[in-house]
Amino acid sequence: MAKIPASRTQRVTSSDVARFVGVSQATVSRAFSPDSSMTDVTRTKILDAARKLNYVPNSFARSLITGESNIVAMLIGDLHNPFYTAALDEFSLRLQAVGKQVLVFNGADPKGVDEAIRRMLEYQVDGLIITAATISMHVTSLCVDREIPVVMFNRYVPGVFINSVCCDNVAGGRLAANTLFAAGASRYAVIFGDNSTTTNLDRVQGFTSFLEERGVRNIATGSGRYTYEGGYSAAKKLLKQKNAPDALFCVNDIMALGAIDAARELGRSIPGDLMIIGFDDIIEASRPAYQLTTIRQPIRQMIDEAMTMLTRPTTEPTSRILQGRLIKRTTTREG
Amino acid sequence: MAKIPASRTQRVTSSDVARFVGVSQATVSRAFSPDSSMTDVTRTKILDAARKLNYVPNSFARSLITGESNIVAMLIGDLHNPFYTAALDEFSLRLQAVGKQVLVFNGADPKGVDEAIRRMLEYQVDGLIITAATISMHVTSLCVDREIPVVMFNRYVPGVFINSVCCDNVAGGRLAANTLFAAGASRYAVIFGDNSTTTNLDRVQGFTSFLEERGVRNIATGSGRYTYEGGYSAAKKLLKQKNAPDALFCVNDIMALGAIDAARELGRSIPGDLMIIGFDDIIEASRPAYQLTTIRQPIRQMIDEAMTMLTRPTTEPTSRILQGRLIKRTTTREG
DNA sequence: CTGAAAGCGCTTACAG
DNA sequence: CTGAAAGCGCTTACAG
Repeated sequence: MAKIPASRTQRVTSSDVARFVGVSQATVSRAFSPDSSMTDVTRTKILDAARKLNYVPNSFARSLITGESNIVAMLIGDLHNPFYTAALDEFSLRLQAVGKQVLVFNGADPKGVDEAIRRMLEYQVDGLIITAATISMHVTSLCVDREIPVVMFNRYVPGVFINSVCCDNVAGGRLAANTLFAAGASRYAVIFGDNSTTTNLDRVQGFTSFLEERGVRNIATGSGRYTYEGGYSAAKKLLKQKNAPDALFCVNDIMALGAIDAARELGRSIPGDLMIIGFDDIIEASRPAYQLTTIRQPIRQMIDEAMTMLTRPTTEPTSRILQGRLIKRTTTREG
Repeated sequence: MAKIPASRTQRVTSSDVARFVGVSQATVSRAFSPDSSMTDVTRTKILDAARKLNYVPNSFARSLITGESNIVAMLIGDLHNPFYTAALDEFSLRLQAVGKQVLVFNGADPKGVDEAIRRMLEYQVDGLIITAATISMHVTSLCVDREIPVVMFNRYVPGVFINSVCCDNVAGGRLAANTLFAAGASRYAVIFGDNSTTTNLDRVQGFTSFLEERGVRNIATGSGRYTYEGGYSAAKKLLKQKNAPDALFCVNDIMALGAIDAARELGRSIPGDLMIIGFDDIIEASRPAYQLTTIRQPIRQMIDEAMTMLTRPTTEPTSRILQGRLIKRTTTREG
């Protein structure tokens, strides 16, 4: 027999309410389901009693039957990057509007992504948003078997058959290159994040291919690990070399902010001595302290797309690629 | 009879695994519980089969019996304030380390706090972290009845009998005032966040009482709504008046960053023309672009305290107040 | 409109 | 160590 745990002695159930009102447990259950028909009188009586007894339906018992948990998992790689916290803000608001909540999985956990996904599955999540790292074939099949919609947000994994919504990173990289090139830059550098993600690779590839097509060679690179601090120290290193770059592309904005601060500390004038361009258009990029020129990701639209992937009846996985656009501010010159 | 929803046709259960291996369903269940004793051979056979069949235990079914959901709810007021996203990062990491996940409730939801808490209760959360707004007596009693630990993080509600962990905001406000006073400021201003929270009120009260005790009158005030933009425009307004302040206390750092940018746009030199001091010590405050002098909240310790309140057996609600400390950077002068 | 009953997928005494 | 069985708190056909 199941032991009633000491810590839950006071749990009040639908049967308690039923007894109190003098109806069946099933009727109490119906009172909490807006579309089942019942006398207004009965419903009111039940709802009043529920309030009086502090009754709240147990959503897990419901999930067991309906198969819906109203929980969407979100695996977040870096909660210190405003791009992702902005996404979390927007996702949680929209999901709450339709009665769902987001369960956070912190990608910084050493136990890793696959373990996280296994845990998500235990929670019977209705959907899964992945903004971190990559995902293995095996784990994908776990989700597909259960027909749980998974969407990769701001990344995709080549060869893995799964929903994804991204900005056109190659085109964005080219746009960044074009902006710098048109302004007459001559010594280029790029600070990348993490060479294992397609997002990073595509942006860098777009950037360098545009320049190489125009005869530019020797593009310097530095690793910024997708963080402010990483961008800061990569920029310092790059700028202290002889023949320091006069044009710098940072694969995301948070690294670009670090690079700006590094350049200023070194006494470089921006955009005079050095132009800097980022990617994302996080809110901080637009603030007076930075005024960063950047490639804006259409985050609102990206989330729209992700939401429909999350909620539509299971169909073939699709991959949406949206166009970013150049936001000119003061860290680049005119062409 | 319960309908098996079309969207979950593939769900594999412990009975499926049991049939596959040739043991009882109970044995499969035990195989997933590390402390129940069983033959290594059997356990291995079951775990292998589970992997092969893509079986993952249903945590809701478990919760129904154990009364533990391994979910902790966190109500977050402002995901754009790095102080709270840093807290989320830290909480989620520590909770994951003990097998729990955080379920986010976005306080920006127009449906309000009480509705959010009702939803949390439906999810049978094991605990509840509140970093937003206030909480009503009624809702408190809902939690107390269920013996669910609630902790108010960085706030408290007077007269509500509930756990809370805060920085000593009055002392912090006094420390801020002292820093400015000792440096010889003469015209003071404070930008507050939201006058309905004790956190805000206490900081302002500490600040003004320190100064009033020293004969300072006419402290100017402006409302910054706890945001960068609010701090920015409040500072603009304050600084454009005749007899503009030469010392500004912002009740949190994010508003102070806005104030710094506003002052710079107006051509004020910091700390020469204007000293600025914040509260929190968010990571951005330490960056070269700002170098904000601030009162650091001992966030690590605060989270330690919150974690023990969340996990200990139900005891009397306690209230912990930790001391902040002054972090001198370049937005204030020496005394 | 409402009740009695089955069943969602587990855990856990109780026997053996 | 393992199985049979009860039961966690609900939802939902099925009758009436």
